[in-house]
Amino acid sequence: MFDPKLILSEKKISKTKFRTDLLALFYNSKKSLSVEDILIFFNYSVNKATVYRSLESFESKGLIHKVPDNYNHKRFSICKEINCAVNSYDNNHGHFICYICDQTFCLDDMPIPSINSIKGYDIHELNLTAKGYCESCK
Amino acid sequence: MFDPKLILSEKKISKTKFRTDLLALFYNSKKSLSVEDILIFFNYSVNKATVYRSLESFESKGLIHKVPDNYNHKRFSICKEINCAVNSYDNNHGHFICYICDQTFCLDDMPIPSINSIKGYDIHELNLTAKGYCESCK
DNA sequence: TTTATAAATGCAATCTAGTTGCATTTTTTT
DNA sequence: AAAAAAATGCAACTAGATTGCATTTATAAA
Repeated sequence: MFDPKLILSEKKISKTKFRTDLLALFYNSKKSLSVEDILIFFNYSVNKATVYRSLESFESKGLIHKVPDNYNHKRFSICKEINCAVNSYDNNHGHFICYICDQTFCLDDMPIPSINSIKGYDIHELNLTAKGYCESCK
Repeated sequence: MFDPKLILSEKKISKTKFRTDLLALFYNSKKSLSVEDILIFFNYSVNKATVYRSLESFESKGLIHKVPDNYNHKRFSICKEINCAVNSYDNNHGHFICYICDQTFCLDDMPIPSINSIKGYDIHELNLTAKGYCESCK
């Protein structure tokens, strides 16, 4: 199992109640989380600035990674790998966005083609986003 | 060659001076365009609300399509195909974003894998975004 | 061409996601 | 236990994007 406090320690992030609970929420969620999702989960008992700063901290330490979103809003998922690439939009795996519920899911085993260059562009990252109907919505 | 006025007629979009010029700008641009790009091109002689509404109109008629953007801002490219999928984020081809100049380019011939479903997800669209260094910046 | 109908525009107000400064509180380090 | 560092709450602010409405321009009908 995972231990949020241990992980925060390893990443040198202060173990406040909120950050511990937030990391646990990410670990227990099968879906990605938006700032609004998080505020709702905590019943707006935490300030949105705190949420943004916590997410920024988690992301910069490789605990979570940004995922694409239908509304161009910030949205994150827990990193399954040891370390997510810092500041990369998504991380070596595909993402799936549902037409109906707008949730973003990580496709950890989505095959990403390996292409180094095309038409003179020097490719360093390759991200794949699928859209359609998720299991609950189809 | 292309005729902006003819295309606007076919799509039943009013042929105002601005919309005609805007469509021509899209056809002549190798890069995608943000609202700011457009305002700068027209020297801020057009209102931003007009720009947003024109883009919305062009997009809904399949003339342009949204492309991914490093800053999560609205950004569009001309559709090379007859019709873009209405309201789809991007359209059956890959996109390339440059680390340096932040421009988004369409990769019309980027091979997109054909996958219909994975892990129970019903996939209807598959979009690919590459990042790295473009020809001018590398 | 003239009229009437519909669509596009400009402007200002508004919305909202996200950011920042600062005082206070909490956590970590010594 | 004290000092230093990091996190939090609050309010103000920023900027991209949207909306209402009066006016102008374009399209369709007579």
